[in-house]
Amino acid sequence: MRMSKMLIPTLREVPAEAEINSHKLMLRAGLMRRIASGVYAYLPLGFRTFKKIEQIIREEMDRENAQELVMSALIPAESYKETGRWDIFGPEMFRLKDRGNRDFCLGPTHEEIFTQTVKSGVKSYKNLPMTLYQIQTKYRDERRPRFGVMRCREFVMKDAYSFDKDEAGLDESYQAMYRAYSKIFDRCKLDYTVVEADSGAMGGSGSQEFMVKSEIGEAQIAYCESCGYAANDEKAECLEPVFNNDKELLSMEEVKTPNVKTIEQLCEFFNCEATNFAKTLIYKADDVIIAAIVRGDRELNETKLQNYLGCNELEMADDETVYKVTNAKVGFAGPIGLSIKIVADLEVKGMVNFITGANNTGYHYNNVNIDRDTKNLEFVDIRTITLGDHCPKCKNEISIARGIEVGHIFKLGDKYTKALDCTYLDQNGRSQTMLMGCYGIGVGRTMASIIEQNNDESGIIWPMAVTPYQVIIIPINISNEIQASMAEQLYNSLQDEGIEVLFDDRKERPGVKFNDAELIGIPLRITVGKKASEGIVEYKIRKTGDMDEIDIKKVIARVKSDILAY
RNA sequence: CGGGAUGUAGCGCAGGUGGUAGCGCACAUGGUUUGGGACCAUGGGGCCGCAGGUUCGAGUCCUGUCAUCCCGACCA
Repeated sequence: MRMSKMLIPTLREVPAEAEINSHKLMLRAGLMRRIASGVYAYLPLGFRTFKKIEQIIREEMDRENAQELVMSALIPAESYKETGRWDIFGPEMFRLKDRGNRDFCLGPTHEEIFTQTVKSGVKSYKNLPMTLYQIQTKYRDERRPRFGVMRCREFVMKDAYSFDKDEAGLDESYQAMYRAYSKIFDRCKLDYTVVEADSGAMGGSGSQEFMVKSEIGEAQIAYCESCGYAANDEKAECLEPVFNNDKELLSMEEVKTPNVKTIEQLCEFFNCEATNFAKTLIYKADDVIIAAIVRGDRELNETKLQNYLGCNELEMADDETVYKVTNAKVGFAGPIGLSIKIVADLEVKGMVNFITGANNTGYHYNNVNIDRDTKNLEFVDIRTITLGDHCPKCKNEISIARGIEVGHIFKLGDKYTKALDCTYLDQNGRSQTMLMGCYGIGVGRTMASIIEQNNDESGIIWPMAVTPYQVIIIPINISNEIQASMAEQLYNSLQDEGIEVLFDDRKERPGVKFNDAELIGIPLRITVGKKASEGIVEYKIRKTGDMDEIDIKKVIARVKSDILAY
């Protein structure tokens, strides 16, 4: 393609809207533009890469015998009402009405639609297993769209759904998707980790996330260098510590602590560390009020707590409720004398002579000891893993990193098939509920992640597999006839070989062309300059910066071998 | 949804105390240049986010509103 004819609006300066590298580069390299918050258009260069990623996904999905189709994005409410998700999605779902005042939404995810489709099309065990997928636009009215295309409100997702006769079949379908995903992200040259993820209170026997390690990732993951264990922080298990309590138990006392509520204030007041406190949080779990206790410096993990309680909804109780159950204002809750269910973190079991709220506004208890002073505590792992914790598998020190979730595979079990009565007839003619899995990849997010991991001060460094063009030809001086005609010829013959080539035939100075070529990240660059008259061109590799001069006759062979070897 | 910030040319920005809206880049034309974001000359481009208000007069002050970004909360 001739650059003089293309829409590649590169920017010299970084638009104020971007904060992270990939977002800045996508804007600067002219790959995309914002239409609204969390809504983006892909420009020609960006769209080429986008399509290449889609194609990689397609090939690997097809290889595992998944079938591509496309559902509508516009979906009638009934589909979601049957599973209850019309209400569960809440304001995150884009809703609209047709002229007859019927409810519709723009699909945020398609479990219902796929299930209905399979329900009406598949009746016999002979047709199972079956995996269907689509690459399609999704709509979610996120509270906070972020980082450009990383978290947005309109985004393209490859979503796949598997349908199986039984658990063993589901396992196989799930493993097939695991293989496909690994190949997809390998081919995209992403450095990723597969982590165990929480599969929620709603059942489902397994879930893993494909995480691209990055400081800008929104998810926190815990991993073990020695045994390879990796899980996201909602899931990562905290081991029960080994307690060695040889301290003398002091007698409990009530201390007047007016206006001392937060852990920080308490540390100052008592002149001690946050580890000396047990923090008591009051939660509302499906209308039941419960208390949860973690050490003062720890973070409660709501997912773990929710899973333990088996509730559908979990939220912090409001001030009024706290007052009602603890008989004190917020900030003075504690386990002693509470008559509600109390769930304490495993670690709390070993605390001695600690400080906690007295369930009395303005008072705390000091020197509290679990066995002596409290009763009916349930000890469960409910805190979030952190540095200093140990690997639940091999007990070595755990490491913490941030990650971008680019893919998620999930065993749903019968959650949707049961609700929508999606059944098949088995060998004996008996009706059975199908088991389902769902599998997603964010295409735009994958693209941004590739850029996040492959760039330098000059711009993007595309992996060969997803680059918008493989080669760029830069004639130094387009008005020099020798250079112009050599570049033109080279352009034609590379194209004849089926190579994707950009021809910078713009009347720009060399510096501008070089900078643009590096910014947009084309892997191979051929410069036709002074030595054109001797039949020599300059050849540069973006990734390594390696540069040499080669004979024009050898260029095509060199390009071909570099494309393969890149 | 809570906190913070910002809206002035395509992009980046400047415009004390109210008085005819500016700079750099980009763009157009002509010329000189041509191996790392050239130079000279000329030129086009603005509902100063929007709506009210105060004032003889508002980019500037007041009120409201919308949009965008960041932090947090939340999140199949």
